Parts: sequence; structure tokens; C-alpha cells
Amino acid sequence: MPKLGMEPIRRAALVKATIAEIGAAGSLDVTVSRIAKRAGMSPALAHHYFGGKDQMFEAAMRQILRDYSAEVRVALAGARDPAARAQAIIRANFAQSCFDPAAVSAWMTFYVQAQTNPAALRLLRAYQRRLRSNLTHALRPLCTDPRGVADTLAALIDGLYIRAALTAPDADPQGTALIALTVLTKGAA
Amino acid sequence: MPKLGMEPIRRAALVKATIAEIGAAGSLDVTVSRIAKRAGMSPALAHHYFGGKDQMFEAAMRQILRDYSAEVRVALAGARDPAARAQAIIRANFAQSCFDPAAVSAWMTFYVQAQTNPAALRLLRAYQRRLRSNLTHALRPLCTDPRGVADTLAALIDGLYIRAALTAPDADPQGTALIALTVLTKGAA
Amino acid sequence: MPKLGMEPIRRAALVKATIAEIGAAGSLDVTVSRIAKRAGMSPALAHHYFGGKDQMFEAAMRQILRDYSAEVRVALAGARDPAARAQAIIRANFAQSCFDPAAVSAWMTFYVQAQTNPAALRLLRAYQRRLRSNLTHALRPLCTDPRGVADTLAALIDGLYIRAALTAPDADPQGTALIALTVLTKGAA
Amino acid sequence: MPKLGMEPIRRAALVKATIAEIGAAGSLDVTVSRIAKRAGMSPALAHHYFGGKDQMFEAAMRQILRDYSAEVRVALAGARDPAARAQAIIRANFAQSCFDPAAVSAWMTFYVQAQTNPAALRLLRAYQRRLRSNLTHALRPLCTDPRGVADTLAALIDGLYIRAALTAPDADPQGTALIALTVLTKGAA
DNA sequence: AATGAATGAGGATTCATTCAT
DNA sequence: GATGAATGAATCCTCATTCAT
Repeated sequence: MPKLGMEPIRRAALVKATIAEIGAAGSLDVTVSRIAKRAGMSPALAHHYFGGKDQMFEAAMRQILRDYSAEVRVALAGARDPAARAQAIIRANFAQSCFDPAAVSAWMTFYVQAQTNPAALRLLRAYQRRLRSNLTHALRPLCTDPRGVADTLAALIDGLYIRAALTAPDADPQGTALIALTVLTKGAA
Repeated sequence: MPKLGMEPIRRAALVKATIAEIGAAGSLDVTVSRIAKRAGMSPALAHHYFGGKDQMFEAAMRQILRDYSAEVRVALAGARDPAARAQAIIRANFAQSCFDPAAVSAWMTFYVQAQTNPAALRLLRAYQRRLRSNLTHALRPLCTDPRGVADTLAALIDGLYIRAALTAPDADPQGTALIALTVLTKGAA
Repeated sequence: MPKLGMEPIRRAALVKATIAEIGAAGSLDVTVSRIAKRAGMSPALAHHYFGGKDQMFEAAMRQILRDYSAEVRVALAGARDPAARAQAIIRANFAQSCFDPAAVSAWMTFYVQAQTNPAALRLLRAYQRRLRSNLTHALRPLCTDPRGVADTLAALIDGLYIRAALTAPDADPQGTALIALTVLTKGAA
Repeated sequence: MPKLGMEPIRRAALVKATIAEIGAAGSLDVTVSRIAKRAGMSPALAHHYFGGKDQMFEAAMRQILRDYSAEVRVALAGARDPAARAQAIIRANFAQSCFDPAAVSAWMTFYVQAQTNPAALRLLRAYQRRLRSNLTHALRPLCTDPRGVADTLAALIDGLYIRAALTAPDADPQGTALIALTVLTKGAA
């Protein structure tokens, strides 16, 4: 009995499985077969829905960004004043969910892909633009050079994240976030 | 056509070719065949000298770090006082040579490899340790919390580098370095 | 061109082709490619169904033993009394089918494999156990030391087989069997 | 300083190493490189002295047969009467030296090689001829059909050897020899 | 005599992708 | 919608062998 409306369900399952496999492998060296198996379907069906491996990766990247954006949005919703908004953005970038191995792998591969895959580069830029714009907006009432401080903070966040995720996996993420918060305080002063 | 003492020559050629291929591919998806061909020899010979693909990668990573270290060392040699030393370290991290596409790719793959390859992780940590130690040493006479400022600066440098290398390839690296220098000034104050 | 339930068909074809190739080569120096080609499929498909070369060899060994067992079973079915049973077992071991070049090669490689491949050793022991048990059972009514005579006969059969198969390929197998039958008579006396 | 008269030394070392490698591998899957390394020289030199892998194997086989012959000759030297001679031949075939893993492997590969390699077949036949002739000679004064009994005993020896060497490696070889001795007694009666 | 250098040929294995059902 | 069947292409790696020194 052919099922109707399976497409979104299948696609979602595949995207989820793709991210999980990238996380498990720690790289993009994942096979369509494994992804499909994890998603509970045949490799042929995965192809049917996505057309190819690259499109599956792209969909996975989009999902990663969507998840990240949601995290930020939730954090911002609870912030009442500009300073709280800036802090919320920083904290969101060091949320537990961002240190899930799958997420870490996904972000790292993102960076690698960005060098050759225009779609990945576009998405990475979108992320950076959004982070910068969020920070600038929050900092505007707090300092004279919101753009400059936002740029600094954004880069600092990325740098701290990489270090925390890769080379200090046991460190407390929120402790790491504190470093950024300190710079925020000095920059906003 | 010399017939003795080829090993160091061949190894060097292969390491260089490995880096170049990684740079050209923008990822670790390079074949031994291509590397060997670029180095002017047969794939079999490459295997003979390195034992396998992974060892070639590891040798390439070591070379990248050696090059980077040399850059820093040269920069430090010309610095006369602590402040100049700190600035020199920062500037060295944004030297033109660091933005060579091959170097960028190599660094990015470094990050990815670090998740699963212990050797890569070890090397990456060595780089981070050295950067932090260099900065701490230079900052000691300049501020009350040299370690903390060094941590911040190190992360900032990484974050700025990634952004400059990947998403703003046309930006002036030394302009980017200025952002770090500014934070240095504030932190050292 | 049926598209379902190919697995048993393919597997059987591969096993047959493996035995044939071993026979043609006279050793285990056969490639998956040749086996697959002989079986009318691509090497990749052979891997798909067996997972690897070793498993193909093991399946082939099992098949050889199955064929041998069938030969013995048929021979025993026509034997009415103990003496006839013992003779039937001996004759079955020198049946024409056992001197098929492929079978000879397979048996010889069996012996070689048994030294390093546990699966091969297990199978070889199973064959020897069965031969001994068959002989012991048949000899019980005929002599006072059925086990001892069975051991002797079993070894003699193997030795005669090797000599007949390898160094006297034109000799009449049933003539060779006579030697064993003579010992049987003396031992049973 | 070029050494003189190295050829026999090198050849002997290579033959010994070949047998040892075959023993270690349990098959003919040994590389010239490993043999040469074990013999303390370069693969190129091994080639120089033997011309190729096959010739090395052949020389190894010859050596195995020489060792075996020597064992028999020594055993025969101590035998005073025909019965003792026959027993000595049988015992020599189950000497400890024949159960050295390297020797076992060598014999097994012998059997395999005999199917395709004429030189191996020739050597194997020479061994069998000699065994038969030795036995016949010893049995002549003892029974009416020395040739027939010799054939039986020779095959029995081979069969027992294979079983003892491969599938009952812990059994006492001399216990196995007893089985052959018993048949000898009955046949000679 | 001896060897490091070098390679061509080949082999097992993997995988994305296509197709018929 | 869904999948088992099937493969071509590619990749890493091994090895016997040759050659210049």
C-alpha cells in the first residue's frame, strides 16, 4: 500500500541520519548506504529523494544552521535589555547542543566544505552575517562602535568554540563563554 | 641522475606535493596517485617511502606546523620589547604565507582530522600550546593576567583567521590583524 | 531476467566458479575477478554476496565436503551387510568425481589452508571425523578393534588418494582402492 | 671489498630463509623481500643468485628432500637386519624434524605445487620412488609380495603423516608410527 | 659483489549511482 | 513508493623484477 506524504518524513529522517553519520565518522567520509541504513531505508530511496550525496550534505548543513538559529532565537526571547541580549547570544553559541559530537563534526566539515562548495560557503556566510547582525543590534545601545565590537566578538566566539570543541572537550562550555563575556564587558565599556 | 640518498629528497617532494594537492582539492580527498604524480614519481614509490597515505598526511601536517613556527620565529627575532613581541606574534599569524590556499586547506583539514586522528590532535594541541606560551611570555611584563589575555588572544586569532581565510578571502590580512592588536591593547591596559 | 531472489543463484554460481578456478589454477592463487567473470558477474557483485575472498573460499570448501558426503551416502545406501558397507566407503573415496582436477586441487589447498585458517582446519577435521566414524561403524561387527582398523584405513585412504591424484593421475582409481580393500580384509580377519 | 666464494653461502642462506618463511606463513604466500631480509641481504641480491622466485622455491624443495633423505640414511645406518631396516624407515618418516612447522608447510605446498609445477612433481615423485624402493628392499627377505606391501606402507605413511601434522599436532609422532609398524607386521607375516 | 631506487602490473575492496520490478 | 540487483570506476596497496651505481 503506497503511503502518501512520505516525502517530508523520509527527507527529515535522512537529514537526521546524515548528521548523525557525520558525527560518528568525524568527517564527511560517510557512505550513502550507511546513512540510508540509519534512516531505515534503502540507498536507492535516499537517492530518489535527494538526487545525490551532495544534496544530502547540503540539506544537512541547512538543518544544522536551522538548529543553531533556533537556539539563538530562544535565548534572545528571554533577554529583557541590550546587555542581556548580548550575553544571551554568546551563551547560545556555547550551549550544550553545540558541543554534541555530531554538531562539532558538522561545523568543522562546514569550514572545509566552504573552500570548494559554493553552497556551503553561502551557508557559512549566512551564519556569520546573522551572528554579526544579532550582536551589532544588541550592542548598539551599549557602545560607540557596535560593528567593530561585534566583529571582534564573533571571531572570538568562533575561535573559542573550536578550541573548546576540539582540544578541550572536557572543559565547561559556559566557562569558555565567560571569556567572551569578559571581552564584551571591556569592549562595551 | 643520482642514485643514492634519494630518500630525503623524495620525502620532501612528496610532502610538498601532498600539501599542494590538499590545497588544490580543498580537502583530504586526494589520492596517492595524484600526489605521487605531482611529485614526479610512481605511487608505488610514494608508498615505499611513507608506508601509507596516513603517514603522508601526518608528515604534511608536521611540515605545515614547521613552516608556521618558522614564520613566528622570524617575526619574534625582530622584536625588541614585549609589546613589539606580542604584536609580532599576532602579525605572524596573519602573514601572507598563512593565506596560501594550500595552507588554509591544510589548517581546515587539521581541525577535521583532530576529531578522529590522534596524531592530528596532538599536533594541533602542540600548535595551540606554543601560541599560548609565546603570547603569555610576551604579555607577562604588560599586564596582570598574561595567561588569561593570552587565551583570549589565541582564540581570537584563530577565529579571525578562519573568517579571513574562508569567507573574506579578499580582505587585507593585516587589517584583520589590527582587530586582534586592538584587543591586545585593551587587554594589556 | 528475474530480479528477485537472485542471492542463492548467485552464491551457487560463485561457489561453483571458485572451485573451477582453483582447479584450473591448481592453487589458491585465483583472483576474485576471474571467479566473478567465470560466474558471469562483476567482481563487485561477488563481494556484495560474499563479503570477501576468504568467505568465498570457505563456501567452496563447504561445497566440496558436501559433494563428498553425498558420494559416500549414495554408496552406503546400496550396501546390505557390514563388509559391503566398509567396501562402499572405501570405493566412494576413490570415485571418479574425487579425481576431478578441481576436486583434487581443492583438497590439496584444504591441507595447506588447514595450517593457518581455523575454518579450513575445522572442516578438514569434520571430514576426518566422519570418515572414521563411518568406517568404525561398518567395522564393528567385523573385527575386535574397529577403531584401530578404522584409523589405519582412513590414513591409508588419504595417502593412497594423494598418490593416485598427484603422481599417478592415469592409474585406475578403483585399482588403487583395491589396496585399501586388501588391508581391510587383513585387518578385519 | 668484494668477497669471493660468497655464492654458496648466499644461496644456502636464502634456501634456509625460504623454508623458514614458508613455515612461518604456512603457505607459499611469501615475498622475496621477506626471504631476502631474513637471509640478511637485499631482494635484488636474491634475484641475482636465483634468477627468480620460482627457482628459490625449487631450491628450497630440493633442500627439504635432502634433509629428509639424510634422516632416512642415518636411521638405516643403525639397522642390522631386514626387519630393523623396515622399522627404521618408518620411524624416520615420523622423526621430530619432520614435524617442524616449516617442514610441514613445505611438504603441504609440495603437494599443491605438484599439480602445476613440473619440477615440484618431479621431486615429489623422486621422494616417493625412494621411499618405495627403500621399503621394498627391506621387505624382500620378509614377505612374498614386497612391492605390494611397500606400496601400502608408503601410502599409509603419507596419510598418517598428514593427519598427525595437520589435525593432531599434539599427538606423539612415534605413537602414530606404531600404526604403520603394526601393518608392517601383518603384511610381512 | 651488492644495493638502493624505481616501477608496471595487478588485486582486493568500496561506493555512488542506475535500473527493472 | 520502494528496493534488490548490478556495475564501472576508482583507490590503496603489494610485489616481483630491473637497473644504475
